[in-house]
Amino acid sequence: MSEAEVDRLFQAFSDATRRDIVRRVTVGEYSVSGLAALYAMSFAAVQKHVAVLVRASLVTKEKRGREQIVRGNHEGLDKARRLLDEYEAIWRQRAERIADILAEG
Amino acid sequence: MSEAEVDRLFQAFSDATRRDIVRRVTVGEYSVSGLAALYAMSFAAVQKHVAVLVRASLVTKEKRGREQIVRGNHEGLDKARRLLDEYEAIWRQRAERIADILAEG
DNA sequence: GTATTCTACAACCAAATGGTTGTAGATCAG
DNA sequence: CTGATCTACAACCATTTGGTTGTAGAATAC
Repeated sequence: MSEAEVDRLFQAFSDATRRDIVRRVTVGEYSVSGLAALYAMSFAAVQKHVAVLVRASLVTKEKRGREQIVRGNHEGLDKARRLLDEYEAIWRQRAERIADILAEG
Repeated sequence: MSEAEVDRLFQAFSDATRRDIVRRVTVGEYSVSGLAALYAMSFAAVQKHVAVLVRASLVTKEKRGREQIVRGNHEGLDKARRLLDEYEAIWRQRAERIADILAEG
């Protein structure tokens, strides 16, 4: 996973609206306009948030009739999960090591 | 943990230089100029990156003589760890549920 | 057919980002 | 005291971000 990919991932998560979109589309199916109806902002603004999530490989868009269905991207979400798990593990180790050092003194 | 805090956390992690700074200062001690020497950018630029990490509660700065020592902020890092762990858990659940749904069909 | 709905995309705007240089204050070394 | 070092901060710049409105094309409804 390249540094640029990681950049895009964290950047995509750095907005509450986008985090909410990810939560919703990993459970159910939403069209872009279906999502747009949920937030106090324009359709175009939501469209842009979805585009950011697509670029970060967290969601996919699939055309169905005149609608565009947004779904969680399993592969991307799993990559994200593994990345966060890795970070979590590294920091847990470090926290333990620091605790040990403090215990020595 | 407020949405704004989560925003700042992910935003802080969305830059490779900042992720590297966090890695380093959770292990050892670095002055701001010590960090600045590591990257192909100006001292002021690194100063700004450190400021972003301070705002996100991931590192602290402590004055020692004429230097400013940057260290990992245990509390902030632990909050981040727990947050990522939570996300990781949610997504693992969802991945399992999706797998079940696919298995049914 | 016409009207409506859903989407895409451009243009625009204000604010934030990520970088720069330059100036000035503190601290330390000699 | 003088000079070097470390830091802070302001000013500036280009680009990105997060939002807006408006226009136009495709698909559906009637």
